[in-house]
Amino acid sequence: MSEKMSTVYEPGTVEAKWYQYWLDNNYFRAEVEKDKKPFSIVMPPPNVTGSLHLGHAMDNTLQDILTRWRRMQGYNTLWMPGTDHAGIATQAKVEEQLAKEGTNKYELGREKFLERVWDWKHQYGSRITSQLKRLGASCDWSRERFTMDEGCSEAVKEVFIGLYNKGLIYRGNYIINWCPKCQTTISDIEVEHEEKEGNLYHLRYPLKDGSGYLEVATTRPETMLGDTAVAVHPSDERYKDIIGKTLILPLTGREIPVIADAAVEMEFGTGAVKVTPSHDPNDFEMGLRHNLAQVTVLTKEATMNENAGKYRGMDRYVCRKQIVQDLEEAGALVKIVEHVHNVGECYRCSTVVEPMVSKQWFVKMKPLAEPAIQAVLDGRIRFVPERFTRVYLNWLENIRDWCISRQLWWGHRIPVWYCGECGEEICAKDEPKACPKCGSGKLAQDPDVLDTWFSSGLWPFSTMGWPKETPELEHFYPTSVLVTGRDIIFFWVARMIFTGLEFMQEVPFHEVFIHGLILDAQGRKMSKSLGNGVDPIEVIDKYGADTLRFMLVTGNTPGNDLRFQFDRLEATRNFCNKIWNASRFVLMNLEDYAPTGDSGLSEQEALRGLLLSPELELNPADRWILSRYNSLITGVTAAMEDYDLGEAGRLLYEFVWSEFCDWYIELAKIRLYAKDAPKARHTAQVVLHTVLEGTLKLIHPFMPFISEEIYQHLPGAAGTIMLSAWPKGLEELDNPAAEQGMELLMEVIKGIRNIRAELNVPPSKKADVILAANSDSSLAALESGRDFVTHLGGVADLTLCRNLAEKPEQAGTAIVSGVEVYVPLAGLIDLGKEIQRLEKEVENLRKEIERSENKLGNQGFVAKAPADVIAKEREKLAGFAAKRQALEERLSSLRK
RNA sequence: GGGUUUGUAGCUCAGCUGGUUAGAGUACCUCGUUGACAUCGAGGGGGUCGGAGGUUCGAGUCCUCUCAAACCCA
Repeated sequence: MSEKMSTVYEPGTVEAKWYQYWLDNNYFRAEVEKDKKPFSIVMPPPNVTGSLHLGHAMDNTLQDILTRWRRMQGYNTLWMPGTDHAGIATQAKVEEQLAKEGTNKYELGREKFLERVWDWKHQYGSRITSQLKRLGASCDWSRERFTMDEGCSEAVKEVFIGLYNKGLIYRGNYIINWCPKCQTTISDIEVEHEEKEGNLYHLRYPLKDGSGYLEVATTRPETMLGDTAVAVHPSDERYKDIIGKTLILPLTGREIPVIADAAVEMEFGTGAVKVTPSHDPNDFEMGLRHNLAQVTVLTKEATMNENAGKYRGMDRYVCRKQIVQDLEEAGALVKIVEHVHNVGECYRCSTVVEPMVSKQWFVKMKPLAEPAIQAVLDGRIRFVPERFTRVYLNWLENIRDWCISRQLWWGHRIPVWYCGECGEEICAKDEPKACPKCGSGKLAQDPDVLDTWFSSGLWPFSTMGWPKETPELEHFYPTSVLVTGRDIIFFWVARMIFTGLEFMQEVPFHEVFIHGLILDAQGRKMSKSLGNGVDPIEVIDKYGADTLRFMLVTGNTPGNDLRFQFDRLEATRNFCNKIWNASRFVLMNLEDYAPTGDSGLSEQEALRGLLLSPELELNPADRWILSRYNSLITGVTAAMEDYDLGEAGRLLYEFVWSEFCDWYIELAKIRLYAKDAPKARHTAQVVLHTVLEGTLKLIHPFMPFISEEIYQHLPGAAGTIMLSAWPKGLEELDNPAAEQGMELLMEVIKGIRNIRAELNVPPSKKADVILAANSDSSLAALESGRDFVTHLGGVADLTLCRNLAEKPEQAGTAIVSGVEVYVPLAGLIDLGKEIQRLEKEVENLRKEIERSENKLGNQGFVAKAPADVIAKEREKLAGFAAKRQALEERLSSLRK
């Protein structure tokens, strides 16, 4: 099999195959198994309209890693997938389509329009889920949900009615955010604030009694037509005497009062502000406090309405210009000052949002926020990283009521009917036959639909069958962890928490794992308008899903943003290739090998057998790699438990490349290629096989495809790697002595290589080497690794000794960990160069010794530092000093 | 205005509870096609950790101030 493996890993040929294999075998399916510990995640539902972007790719990779890992650990694992109906976005897509056909939704009518949207959903709605499959997502597709499917819709109605009956949903005239382009309200958090250069217009409003003027400052002069007061701060000395007087509103002649309100910022502008309760949230509040009239001057298209007099029909910005001009002519314009201010824009279309008074549905937030705050404060829900707790709490502590009605057609229709006769408001699941109050049959349902987030807020339980009491709810709720981007804490996380607490009486998840955003190579957000987005599917086509996955979860720390760089992608691709080739090497050398022991052995028994079996003879390299492997298992598992997946990935990378490939495989070759030592060869095979197989399992959650592909080639492999048991390791494998011994050998080999390279000994030319150890234990270690040094150092004849009486004259020298390394190079060596090389090293040592001596000479250090730190420092110094002395002796003999 | 994050080799990032001769990848220089891999191997140069002050025997790692950038909230 292994010769058939290409020398380069080709993800394209294996990914589809294994994904289909997993699906065909139902490996992602999560049956409720009551006796097993559950692990569950609900996927943040992507928009049906959308296509996969890198943010999704990262988010879902993280979830998949956790899911695959826990599944391997034996948990009853559910990863619940689904999509979101995305009210505005989806409706906009279909409207676009209609526009192309030369028609629009009004011509079509509500019912026909909705049919079109469903058609659209059925046709294109599976794009994003099929893209997730390319990524390797191991969610239970048989349970896939949609926020508008029957069950979820049922849940939405249930929740609406529940909150309504508790008085937590109400309808009222309040200031809301209106998007003139989307033609709907949006909630406060759907407004994005953008700093823009604008003007501050200073206007002069005359006092009715003719005693003078009051100067007000505004950034939006056109709204003056809707002014119903001017406000000053009650303790503002400047305006003390004017409070209560009447002003004449320029251009209209309307009379408005001067009021005092503590919300006015005295330092801003002139300290006097015009109050437009219908078109500004703060003014609205102020209006309520002072019983001011509300004069709406804008239409839903953001043009001026009938209250704007002669400006009626003008666009808001055209009107602004005109008003300024008219005010100037009327002598009411004092000055225009350049001014940077925040402008609210619609998060969907970036149109400047218009605050307006409108009759809408709201969720009363205070009573719901309270338990949601409590759940986090008392630790029932934990944010990872912890700092996001404050973001969450801050928002909920200052929460305002949530406007949930949207003037759209696509979405969950508000389950409220109004009686055409008596005006009664009826909240019910299904259309009532008659008005319960007057008996009239003239009932009309509220035309609006609910905010999309209203339904996604129920996701953790609506997807599991709520309001029915299902085994899934019983077993998998609360879910284990929620994985999502930090940009969505308010929109989604907070809302799931309060609905979960309200309707399930329990938190929806125990942990919230927040990750950062993906930025482009220059550190900018990826956006359509910048055109700097990267399509994950193209990346997968080119580099493979495993590469993309691994790249997305390594190279940064939890919660921080990640710059997407093609350099890193290539580096990761090379890592895949490294895994591939290392495995290819192992497999090529395993062809005459059958795994020993019976397959019924537990991992621990097998590992113990490896240490004790009389058929094997472990050498220092084996003991070393097994010890390293064991700490790899511990390290990776611990990092995963901390959600530090980047660290886990880093450990794997390091181990595979720098330990297994760079050293162990090279060392194993000696025995594999030896003709006459079958036992040694077999031992190397067993260790290679054991370590490779275990490492592949550890890699699998990160790189599911390549690990499965290789696993299937392993001798004795049964079933799928994704259902194999997560390695636990064995304490007895830990072997500090072996690690120390190998470290010395590696140092020595590096020393030899260094001498050879610096003195230009070609790699093809073998050189003699003399090693002089300064201790018996070092000598023993060298002795046991004689072959290693010979093979990896390119050594012809190796001499080992305890103390070298006669130092070779013409030789390159190194001192590593007390071992003197000589590479005699009679005639070949450039003495001047060697002297230079050694002098440089002596100079380095001089600095180190100076530093160390200063430290140890410091009274405070010796008196206060812990004993082991001092001992370590002394040891270090002794090592440096010995090394320097040896090098200096060497130098003086060379200089002779 | 409040808050969070970031500032470590040319570039992208690690560096946990303070004690490492400050690490990795990438880029760069030198050498190399020995039977896993040139998407490779060996060797090398390169930073004093944004700035200032402080705590401490000892700070990249803690504190204060400061500069710069990004983001969130108001």
